[in-house]
Amino acid sequence: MTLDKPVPDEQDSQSTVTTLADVARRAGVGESTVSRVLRNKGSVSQSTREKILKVTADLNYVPNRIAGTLASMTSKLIGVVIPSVGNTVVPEVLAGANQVLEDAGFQPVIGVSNYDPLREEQLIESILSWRPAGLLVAGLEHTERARAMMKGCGVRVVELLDTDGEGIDIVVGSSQRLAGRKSCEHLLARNYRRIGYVGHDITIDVRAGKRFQGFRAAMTDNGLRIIDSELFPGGASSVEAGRVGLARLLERQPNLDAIYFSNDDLAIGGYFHCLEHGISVPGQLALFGYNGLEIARLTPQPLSTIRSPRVAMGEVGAKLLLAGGQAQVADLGFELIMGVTS
Amino acid sequence: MTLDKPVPDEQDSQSTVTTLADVARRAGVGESTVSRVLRNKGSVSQSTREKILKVTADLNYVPNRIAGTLASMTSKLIGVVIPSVGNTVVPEVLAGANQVLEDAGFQPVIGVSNYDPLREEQLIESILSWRPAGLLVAGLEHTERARAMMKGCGVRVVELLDTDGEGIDIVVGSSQRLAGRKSCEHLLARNYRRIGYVGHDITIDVRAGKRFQGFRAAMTDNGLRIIDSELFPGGASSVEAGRVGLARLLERQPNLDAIYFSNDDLAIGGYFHCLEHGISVPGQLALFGYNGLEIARLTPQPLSTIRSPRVAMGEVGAKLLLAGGQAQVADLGFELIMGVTS
DNA sequence: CTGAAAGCGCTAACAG
DNA sequence: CTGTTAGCGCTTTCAG
Repeated sequence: MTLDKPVPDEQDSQSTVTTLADVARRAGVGESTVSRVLRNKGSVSQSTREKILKVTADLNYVPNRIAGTLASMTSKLIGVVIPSVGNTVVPEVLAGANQVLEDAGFQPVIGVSNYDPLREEQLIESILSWRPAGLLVAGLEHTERARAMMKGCGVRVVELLDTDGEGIDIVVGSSQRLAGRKSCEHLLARNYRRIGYVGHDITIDVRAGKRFQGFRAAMTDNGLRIIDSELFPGGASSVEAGRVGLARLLERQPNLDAIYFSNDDLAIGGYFHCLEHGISVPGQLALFGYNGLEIARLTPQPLSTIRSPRVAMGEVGAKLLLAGGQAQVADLGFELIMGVTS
Repeated sequence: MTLDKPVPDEQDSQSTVTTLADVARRAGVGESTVSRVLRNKGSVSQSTREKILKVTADLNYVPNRIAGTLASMTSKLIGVVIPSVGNTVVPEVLAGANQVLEDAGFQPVIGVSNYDPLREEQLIESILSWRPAGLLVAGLEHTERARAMMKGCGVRVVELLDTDGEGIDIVVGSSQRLAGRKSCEHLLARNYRRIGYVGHDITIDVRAGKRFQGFRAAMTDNGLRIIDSELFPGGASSVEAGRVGLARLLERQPNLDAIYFSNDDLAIGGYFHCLEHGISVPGQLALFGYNGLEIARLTPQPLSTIRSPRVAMGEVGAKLLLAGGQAQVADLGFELIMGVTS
């Protein structure tokens, strides 16, 4: 429990941490009684309970849950594997999940994969070794071994954010492809035809890739196709990618009438480009994003976008995880937000 | 280790998870030998090593670190207590810390306090019960009991983000008060005199409060004072708070020539208000924020703000935590970014 | 180089 | 209502 490196001695020379046995001895009772009191399980006389509580406080005793977990074979740890933390959407999902987990006395152990499937696989193994009561992971795409481990680990697994694909156990999210399709249909219904795409690296952000797929499929269904697109390397979405990406795209294709962005960060970057260069939105150029970020509805012209219930995804995911019901897919849908940019 | 609720039986009827003993038996060796191989400690003949590795893979064995931790008395868990995840700055600090921790084989156990000191106290106790190898917490303000627990827990504690105050062990951050002061001096040097403040709830976001203190102190030193201020309830900063807050403030005080915002989110909201209402920036009204967010330098007019090295804070904090050196304060400073909004 | 045995701190029957 | 006794699955001496 201590660091490998030496820790400067605390003032109280007693180097060993107090244990349940210490409390029991000091209170003149058996260990199991202390355990009962501390976990509010089984019945204990009021007097001994108080005595024990007093000693616990006096000794500043903090139970060792590592030992408790091992002995009881039930963990209060939940593994969480996410692709990134910088991203705005992940923290929101996390916040939703965390709220539910904490209320139920669970603590998340998190791992960040940086959108790297192999890293994710290692993280899953590593986290599984803590024998968590459940696992929350982002997305449906994992290495073969990662899937095998999650299937065989004996605890519930929730895959979040996306519903397009084969799930392992519980899936909570919304269809990315459908979101892309609806975005396209919205633009087409408004008579935009010369449409371009500005995105970040789609081979890395699989969900953005699926949205783009859905978007293109809808184009094809209408006998159209994306005029041109500009992809920005790097898994992290960014305002700058949208801004620079749009500039580059317009240089090649000055006659576009609408742009589909891989998400709101990019779209806002594109919007800033338009503001700065006097491109009138949506008259000259329409813009459409994805996520429904707060900031996207507060720009001088609210952005047209699609909002997914991110916090709810986290909450529902965590609830289903703890509920222990059937394997299932919970499609939480999304909402098309009619801004004024398209 | 399993969920309290029943888990649907896995296909492989074997309900008990494989243990080190299983591996040992199957490989025809002693448990300690398996342990040695799996941890690369002590010497084992090449042949038995390979045999053991094979069995481990065949059985899909995942070591139980709960047991390992208990037996070895050394943990690979690091406790992390943060006030929020929605906030842009916390995830960046977290990312920096996480990188260092993962590289060293540590896993973060996180708790989110929602800016509530009592919640923080509970979380610290709860996390300490996992006997982490160290603790990373945000800020220097904690309840008395929380401080006592952190002092007496026997592991290194790092307090992040802020250096204005009494630390427990290691402190990594930058002076919030100085940041506020420098912001003020910058505005004064540019001859702004009729200055207003738009912020969120400062009693909750202590660091924003300290910046405001520093700002006001600099005003006072120059024989000036804030003309008026607009405070928005709620601990979470938001673009909307800045936008609405500025609108309200200007209604009361139409003659202000500069606004100091509690952070960039608010400042961007204020900037959007100006854009929409044709208020020329900085001619009519100058704006100044805090954080140095990416988006703040990509708006049509880059925002004047102060950037703190958030990722570096996380990295340095984690490194110092693992290094096991002296208690110390690492002031990582900040950088004033001259945008064009003031 | 390898195995046996003794715990780590706590929980969970089982007796009283 | 309360104490005693076995472990949980692993690491760690300590002998061989």
